[in-house]
Amino acid sequence: MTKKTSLTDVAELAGVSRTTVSYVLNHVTTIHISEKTRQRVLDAARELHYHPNASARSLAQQRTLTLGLVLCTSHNRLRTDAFLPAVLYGVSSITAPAGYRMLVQVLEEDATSPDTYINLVHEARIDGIILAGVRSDDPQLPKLRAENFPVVIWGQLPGNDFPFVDVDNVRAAQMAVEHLVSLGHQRIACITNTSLRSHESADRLRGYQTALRAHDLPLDDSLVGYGNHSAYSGFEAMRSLLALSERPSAVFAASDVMALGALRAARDAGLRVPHDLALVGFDDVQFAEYVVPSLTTVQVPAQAIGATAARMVLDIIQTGNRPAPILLETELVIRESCGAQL
Amino acid sequence: MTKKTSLTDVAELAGVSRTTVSYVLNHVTTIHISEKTRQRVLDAARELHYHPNASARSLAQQRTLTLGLVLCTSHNRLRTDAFLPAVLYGVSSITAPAGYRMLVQVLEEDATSPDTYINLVHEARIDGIILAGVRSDDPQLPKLRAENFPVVIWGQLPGNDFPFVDVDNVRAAQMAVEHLVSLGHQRIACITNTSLRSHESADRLRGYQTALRAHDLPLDDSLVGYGNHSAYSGFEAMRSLLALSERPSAVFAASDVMALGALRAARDAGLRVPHDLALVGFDDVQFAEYVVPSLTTVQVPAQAIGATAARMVLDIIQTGNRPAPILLETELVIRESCGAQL
DNA sequence: CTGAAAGCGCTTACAG
DNA sequence: CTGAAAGCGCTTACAG
Repeated sequence: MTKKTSLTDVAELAGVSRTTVSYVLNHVTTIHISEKTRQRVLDAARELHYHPNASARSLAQQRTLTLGLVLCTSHNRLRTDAFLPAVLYGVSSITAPAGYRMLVQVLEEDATSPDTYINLVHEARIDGIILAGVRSDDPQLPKLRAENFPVVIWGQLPGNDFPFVDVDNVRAAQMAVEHLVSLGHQRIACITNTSLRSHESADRLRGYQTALRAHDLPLDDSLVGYGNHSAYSGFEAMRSLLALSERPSAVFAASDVMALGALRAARDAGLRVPHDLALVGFDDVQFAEYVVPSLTTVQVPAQAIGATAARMVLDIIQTGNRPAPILLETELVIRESCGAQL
Repeated sequence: MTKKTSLTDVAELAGVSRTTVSYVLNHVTTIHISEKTRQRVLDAARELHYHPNASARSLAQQRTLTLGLVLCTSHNRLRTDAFLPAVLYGVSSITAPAGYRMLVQVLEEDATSPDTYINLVHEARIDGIILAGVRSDDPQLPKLRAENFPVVIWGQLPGNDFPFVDVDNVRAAQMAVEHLVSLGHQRIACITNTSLRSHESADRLRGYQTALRAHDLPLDDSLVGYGNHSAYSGFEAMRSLLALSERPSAVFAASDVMALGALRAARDAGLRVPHDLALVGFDDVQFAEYVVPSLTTVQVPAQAIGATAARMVLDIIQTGNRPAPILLETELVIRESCGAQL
């Protein structure tokens, strides 16, 4: 690799001091520089294809113009996470125009490695961080708080006061289940996750229970199946539910991916959805609209989650204020699998 | 934020010079340091929670321990890219243990912004780069080559000699189509992409044509539909194919996502897959196994693509040698949609 | 085996 | 309006 050109080279070519070059290239407005000098500097920089060294700049300015995006997840989940790309895009759509780079770190759920995200902070690699799927008992969290580092969490963490962005999982799940109730179902099952990941799964389960209670329907533990986010786990959970002596007439799955597996299981059991069994999912990932029958599901604004989280960290970085948490709206998308269109 | 502790603080507490601290913490082996001194330094570092500043280190060492992952894609495609998370995981699974960070940059296909990936290089933010989906006429490519910067491309780019990792799209598509031929189909359609993105789409189309030719089947332009990676485009393409006076008896879709849309269109037209129409996809994304009928498809090793690309760049960085291109194996996964199991 | 010193490439008060 | 100089926090020949 050829030697990079530096500020000094530009200064020499333009016949000015390095200070002046720095001022010109950084558009410093507190100081007036003659138009002629300015042009000389710009021309020299262009001629030499000058690009300031990011490390040197970060060191001097004490900021990196880089944001960390930390994904706490199991690799099995990550590999098939239909939700992630949209979130990634959302983050990127905000950071890029703002001049920030995005450092992505994958953190396996069971990782015991000491080299986790807190090092990004301690090594001053990033100016702010977005945490997805952290558990509330993560030992690094208190440190972040103690250092008053700009952080936004995707998901809700009871017991601490970090700014977060999320959807109201309880309420969304409740509405999905109430939709099934409104269609006349009395025996409604739920397939949710056992994941320790944030409180998403627990909240969706709670929403399900709240809906039943609100309509004086009995809560029956045997009607709750547990999965692990995979389609296969949805498949298995559905099989168990269908094996019950008194099987449910409707099922609320806490993710579309599990609903997909559940759909398969219903078909394999010879049941027609929605005629013999109603099904509602959660997330509204792409395939939900196209599978047969198309999935009635709760639409979660993935891109907006990413964009909002990014906006919030940038806000903290720039103003120093902690923004209020944001709950984004969800919407129940009625399609074929619930039977409302029959 | 409290002031970070620096090398100097550690040196003072341990009662040694900064040089010694640096040697100890970097495990420099060319120089022997007394065990006693070593311990004093390590203790001091631990006591002060010392973490070396990444920018300072990068500046001094002239390397960042960071890899760039550049995704050239349309945002519509990115948002629903079921393939990406596995690739991301693949990259991360190699870089993380090697001590490298991953900087992800999304590059919209139609972006005219000057601030594209070449700046990552010029600003010395990264030590190597993985490019996904670059077009061979990308104007930044020659610069990368001229600067002899470590780069690996995911996908093949005729007309330049960068190291790359890919699958043999022509061959894989050919085998998929030959499978349909072997089932007795004579009138086989193809749904592919118009994307300018690398040569993936063109290659899959070529594989389709090669298969037909190899079996003396006529090539019929009206049997080729073009999509844009979205499920909806697959849906539309299939509708057009079904509207032909002489409709195909089998369809090869160049991606599972488009196959999903195609499946829907077939159902809406009252056709049963595979009884009335055989269908084969490409990619083997998660839902392929669960939709009804499950998709016969070409399995592409997404995680291995990411991991291999990462290994290749690290190799270039560490040895300076340009590795040979790597073509990963694909496999035709026979499921229900092709009718082989009837 | 250890330390003083130069250097990495920038920014930014401060003096003029 | 411009420049000499200190500083950001490391690494690394070099001298002892």
